[in-house]
Amino acid sequence: MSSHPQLCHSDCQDCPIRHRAVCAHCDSCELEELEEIKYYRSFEAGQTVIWSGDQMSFVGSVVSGIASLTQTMEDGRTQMVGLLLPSDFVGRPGRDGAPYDVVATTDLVMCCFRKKPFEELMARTPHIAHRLLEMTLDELDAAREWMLVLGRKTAREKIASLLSIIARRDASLTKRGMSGPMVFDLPLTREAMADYLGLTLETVSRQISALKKDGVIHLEGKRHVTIPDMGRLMEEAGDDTDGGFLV
Amino acid sequence: MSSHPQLCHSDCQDCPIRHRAVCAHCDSCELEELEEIKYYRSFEAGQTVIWSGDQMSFVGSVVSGIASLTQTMEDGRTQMVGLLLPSDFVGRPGRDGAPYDVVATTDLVMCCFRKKPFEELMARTPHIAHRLLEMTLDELDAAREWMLVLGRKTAREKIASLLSIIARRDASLTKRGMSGPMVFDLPLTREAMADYLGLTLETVSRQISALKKDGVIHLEGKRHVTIPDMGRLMEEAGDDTDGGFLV
DNA sequence: CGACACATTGAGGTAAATCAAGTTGTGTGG
DNA sequence: CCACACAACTTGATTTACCTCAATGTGTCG
Repeated sequence: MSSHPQLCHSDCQDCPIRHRAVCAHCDSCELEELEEIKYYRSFEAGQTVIWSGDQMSFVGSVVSGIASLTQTMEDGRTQMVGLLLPSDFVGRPGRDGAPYDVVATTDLVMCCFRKKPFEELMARTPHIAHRLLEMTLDELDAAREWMLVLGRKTAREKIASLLSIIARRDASLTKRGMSGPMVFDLPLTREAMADYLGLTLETVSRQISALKKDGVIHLEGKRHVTIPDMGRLMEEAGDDTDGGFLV
Repeated sequence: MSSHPQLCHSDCQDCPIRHRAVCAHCDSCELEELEEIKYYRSFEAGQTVIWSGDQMSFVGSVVSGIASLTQTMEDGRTQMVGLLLPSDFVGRPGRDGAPYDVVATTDLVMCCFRKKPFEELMARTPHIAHRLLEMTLDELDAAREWMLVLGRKTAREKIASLLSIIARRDASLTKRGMSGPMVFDLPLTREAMADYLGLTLETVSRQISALKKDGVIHLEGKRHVTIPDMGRLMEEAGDDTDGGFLV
């Protein structure tokens, strides 16, 4: 609280998301061009980064922290439609309005580019355009996988699916493998999980308690999760235990 | 049934999806290159175009008819994750395996390209790559809008949402406007609608009957729909009646 | 005509929502 | 240091929207 996260990743070469973000395929020359137009922004947990319907003046990558994309109906029902983790891209080159709210779920640092210069750079830098297409296709896959979760899975399966996704993304970020027990902190409140899963927060709470009682997960406090057996969790999620890929 | 749909749209210039498909931004020179590697394929209603997990040897555009993307769990629960209408693109340049089944929902004609040559052409034709990114972003928006439908809407709202989407896409294809009553044929069985909406077919049937009883829609036979008041339908869908854009 | 795929309608059961207390934990101010 | 407020969470009782199971209806095609 005392000080903002430091805004001093001045050098792209050392950037923690260098090899996964939109700049992944850039050579050092292209990186220099990006370096010139980039700037960092921090957001505190709970802050709205972009309002649905607003003009988007910038695009950028999540460097650290988590952001969520949410849609809200007039009567207040809300659905989270995306979870943005470090290296994920925010914004839509070529589009003006933002189609959903972007909210900082935890404290957040983003590497931003003003939209116009970025679009121009993209137009003459196939490496960037290509990487962006790749990332967009990945997001589309993730969204469609989520449609199966929302449309057809039970509450228990939904929770197990969410835990397994978070566990896997966490493992791939921290580079601990997927063998042995997995340990991580839930970055979401029960309510945020409910918004992601199309449930109520009470149902989320009940199902987490049930998974805990059945030994599928362990909890210390409300957020610290241990998964003794990842295969078991994936069974609970209704996913193919076999063709399990590690992202 | 007697004869397959004709496979003779030999000239891209006259193609009905020329201005909306992946080739939309191409100049006549680029079009000629595409023309050389393209070929048409027809599928009968019910046929599977691509099996989930299979190698994809081609990509292509829907020329006429409707295809659907579906995901299936081991126990048979299925969720439709995309509805492909004329001009929509099938396939993922740069990826090998297909992530979901592609099924011809009606008789279907596709304009195909072998994957390799298309990828090579794309690499040196920014117009194509750019258009594909545009289209992928649109699909991502559609998928996310659908997540709200699946996660938070009631059965009645889901049906209304589906009808309103089909009505709008139909209007934009046939170029009839959105003023006055809208008339179209449902291209989906009750079961397919259920798979799209995360419902059972019985619930779909009941809600359609209810919307009919309440005068929101008219039905002739089981498939021919008239929507006397589009605004009313969109209210039923829980959508903003105001900021209504016409696709 | 009968067979078949598609659709409707009804009766009853159930998973999850809703409504309603509590509990836990953390930071604030007296 | 304790009392208090507050947000996050848990747990219980009740309701309800949707599912499941089952019977019946409608249209098309050989």
